[in-house]
Amino acid sequence: MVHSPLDSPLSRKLSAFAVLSAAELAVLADLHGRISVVEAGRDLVHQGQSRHAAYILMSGWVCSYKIQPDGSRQIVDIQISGDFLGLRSVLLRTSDHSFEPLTDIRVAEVLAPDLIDAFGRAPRLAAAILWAASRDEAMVVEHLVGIGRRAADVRVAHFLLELGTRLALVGRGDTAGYDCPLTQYHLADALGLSAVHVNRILRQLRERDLVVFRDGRVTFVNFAALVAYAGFDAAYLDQAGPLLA
Amino acid sequence: MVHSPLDSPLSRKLSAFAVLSAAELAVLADLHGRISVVEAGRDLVHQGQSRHAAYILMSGWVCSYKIQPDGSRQIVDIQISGDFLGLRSVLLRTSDHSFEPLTDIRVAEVLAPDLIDAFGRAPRLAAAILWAASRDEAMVVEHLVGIGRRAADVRVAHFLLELGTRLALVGRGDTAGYDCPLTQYHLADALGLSAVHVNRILRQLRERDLVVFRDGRVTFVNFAALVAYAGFDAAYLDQAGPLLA
DNA sequence: CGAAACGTTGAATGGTTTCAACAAGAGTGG
DNA sequence: CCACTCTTGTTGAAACCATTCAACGTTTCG
Repeated sequence: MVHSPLDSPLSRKLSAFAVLSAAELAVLADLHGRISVVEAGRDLVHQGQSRHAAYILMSGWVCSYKIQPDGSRQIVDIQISGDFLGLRSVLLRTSDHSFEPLTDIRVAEVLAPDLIDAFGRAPRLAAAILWAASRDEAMVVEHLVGIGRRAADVRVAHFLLELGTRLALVGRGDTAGYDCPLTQYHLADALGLSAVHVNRILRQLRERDLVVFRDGRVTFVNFAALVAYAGFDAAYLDQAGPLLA
Repeated sequence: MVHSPLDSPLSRKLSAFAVLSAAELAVLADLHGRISVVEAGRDLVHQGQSRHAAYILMSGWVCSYKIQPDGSRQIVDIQISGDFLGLRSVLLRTSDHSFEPLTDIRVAEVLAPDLIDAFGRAPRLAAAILWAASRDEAMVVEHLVGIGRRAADVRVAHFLLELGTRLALVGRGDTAGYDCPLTQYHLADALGLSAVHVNRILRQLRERDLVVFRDGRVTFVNFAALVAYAGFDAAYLDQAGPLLA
């Protein structure tokens, strides 16, 4: 899928918050710097690296993670088309985490000075970007709650539902299921569990006819029952129509 | 402690990022709306509430949390003087969490339209506020990593060190310790543990002559050893001097 | 064909929770 | 003033969830 700068996945996402004018869309297009293609597995940014541009993810899947001193890994978030990468660390002095492309990806670089400049030229665009950042943070918070207070089975179910809902928003999935390049190891690192235990829980969910996670595909066998099982409420994804006229 | 709008805890914090001009400080001062006083225990904002101003915390301690369907609670973050409350949810349609003052507090209301307006009038102030939001999110991420991948004892030690470091930045603590209104139940809800287990871990840390958590006071018995024990690296708090001249 | 990545399952271990009981201090009302 | 309650802290024992270790199957790929 190829997009003109005026119809990038990001501009479509921001339109869910505010209807942007042609001028604002132009500022947004200017923000898209050099385009890079990175293949799956090659790290995009390393923890502790000092130079940090942010990126806009044009296509593909990425996960952002932190490595612990003992070598264990915690995946903080999963990004899909139209999401920002590293927006948080543009203004901080240390990029506090790493990015791993889960598939081959295309990203547009965003330079910090350009971003600050764009804020001056298009304040409503700034608000829209802050909205997107807020939504991302709400997802991290929900993730935190999940790891802190949800039982492992509910946690896995909730995670698969959240991903599905996000993908549905960009036309990449529905209540039947979605294609998903994650491995059980990724799930484990994202959910604070061991890969072995994730495997057992997936079997449970499969045997209860709720979801099947297999061969790069998540299949919702009984969507409604899974939503009930996980206590999933998508409100925090804030996906209603535009808030600003 | 009483502050003029031009020397609020927040403006001091933002100065750590960018030296703000008199005009920018004036815009920031205008942002401080009606001041409220709330006593400890009375919830400030309830989960799911639709109207959401943000607040600037002028004095006191607050925790933000989410309640699960099963009644368990996850504390997402602790706020101290100069921190924003609910900045994230200003732009989202549902306030996704609640705030509980841990002490009597004073807050200044911030209205969403005023915030967007201020972005237009002072882009560098906008960048500074986004920096503060980024730093807050970095703390949530670190918190997520802690719950997902740190052993319970290291998690507790890390949390007490992070709080100490944040307080030291605003002159409320040092390597000897700090006053802390949290109960062991708060620690449990913040760290994804049971209160009973928190109690046992605090005993361990006390018996190893690392920290003492008692009577509203955290005392670092051996600060350096505790930092090593917790693997604590304050880089993510991004507390060096101003980045923007 | 061999290696590497991913998935699967069983058994033993251990970290955490839950349940239960009790102690100490603060605040309340009779 | 003194019982009474509520909150917070403390400790032990049993139960449970999740991890670790270990082994093996499958597929992909060079």
